[in-house]
Amino acid sequence: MLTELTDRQRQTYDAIREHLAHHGVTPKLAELGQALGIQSRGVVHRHVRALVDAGLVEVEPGRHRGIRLAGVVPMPGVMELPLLGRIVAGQPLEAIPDEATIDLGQFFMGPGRFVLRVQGDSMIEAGILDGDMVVVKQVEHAANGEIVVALIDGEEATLKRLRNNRDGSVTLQPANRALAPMIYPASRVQIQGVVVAQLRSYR
Amino acid sequence: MLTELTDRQRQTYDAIREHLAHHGVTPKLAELGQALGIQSRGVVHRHVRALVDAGLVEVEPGRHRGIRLAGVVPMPGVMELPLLGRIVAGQPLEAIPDEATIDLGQFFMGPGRFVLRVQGDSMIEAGILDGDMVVVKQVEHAANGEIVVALIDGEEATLKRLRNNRDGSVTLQPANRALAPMIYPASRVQIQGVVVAQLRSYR
DNA sequence: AACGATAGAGAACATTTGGAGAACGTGCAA
DNA sequence: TTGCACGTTCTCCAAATGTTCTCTATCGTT
Repeated sequence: MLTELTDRQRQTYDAIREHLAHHGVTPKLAELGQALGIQSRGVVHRHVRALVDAGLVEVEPGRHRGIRLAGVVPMPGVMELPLLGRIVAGQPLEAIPDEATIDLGQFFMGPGRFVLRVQGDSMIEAGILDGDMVVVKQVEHAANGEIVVALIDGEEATLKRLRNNRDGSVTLQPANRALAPMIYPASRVQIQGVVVAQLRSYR
Repeated sequence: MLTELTDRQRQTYDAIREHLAHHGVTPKLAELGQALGIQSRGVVHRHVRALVDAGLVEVEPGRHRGIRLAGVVPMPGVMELPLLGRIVAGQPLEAIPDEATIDLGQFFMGPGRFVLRVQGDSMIEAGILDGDMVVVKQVEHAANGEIVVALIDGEEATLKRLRNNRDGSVTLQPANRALAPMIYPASRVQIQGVVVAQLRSYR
């Protein structure tokens, strides 16, 4: 899939992801052009269109900043592991007959998702440790209690639990008793995405 | 097959594969020439054509970077998600340029592995919560400090951190201050596997 | 010495790829 | 609401690239 892209199209794809990593939002065409050294928005648009055709990116037509990362659609059946059962403290393994395998593809993959490596202990009581990966789905609004990636003042990105207060302010609450919740006016907080999954590898 | 090639053709074939391994894409003729010490694109093209006749390589005519390795099915990252960066509390997102995607396959898949759904809070301080999945690799012996699935008296299966004591006994230590460690003679404890990964789905 | 096989340089050409910029309509913020 | 910014489409152009040629050189064999 990546192999049928031209050099410039591949660079465009990388630049979109890099911009998303740095600024928290996908770039506009002029910004993409600046990153790539291209003056013409038309040229950038042609490259983005090629990425859409390749299925790597989605675009909301006409919208400003309308580029979205597309998830690679997994082939069903390829990423399955046997699901043996439920382990209970003090109980033998319990077989689960109806749910014989778990499809990791359905577990994690989807459009507009990306992975972040977590650094720090601010969510440790929610079971998200230093070094864990979180799968984030790009959304602009999240519900109370969801764990979100939030951009504060367009600069600082944090991973916190979200609470929308009645007075219009927003509380970003760490899952760590040593850290205090942060309260901001809604205008200063921009939701970048919600955590849909978490994964950890033991070496 | 390879025996019918001349020295230079064999070197060309190796250079193509090396470029693919190193850069992720097949080389253009000029790049191939540089790797081989050849000035003329025409000469490189002749060598590539010989590889096509030998069935080792395929070419999309006219396309830039049109060389494809024959027999290599381009199944690029069926299970890959973009790995955007590292998120730090209070810091902007930090890009990870060299590690652009995470392959969930390599993360989880492997021989002798299966998945268990965890019930209970006995490992909560190790970031393994009630309802999480753990990927377990079947082994019979584990090292100190590893999280293992252990069978006690052939009946009760538990998920605990392992410690082999000097007197031959085995300590199964929960990651939960409310629960006490359990000490058994080694004869009563059978290791079924070690936890190699953990994953959790929100919603 | 003659010959064929292998290999390289470079010219010439067609096509692909990439870019600039104008023009237009619309989303979006002041 | 209005003005601007932005996405979109278009034409024209230049450079890069693949492709095909011819000419030359080296080496081993007959």
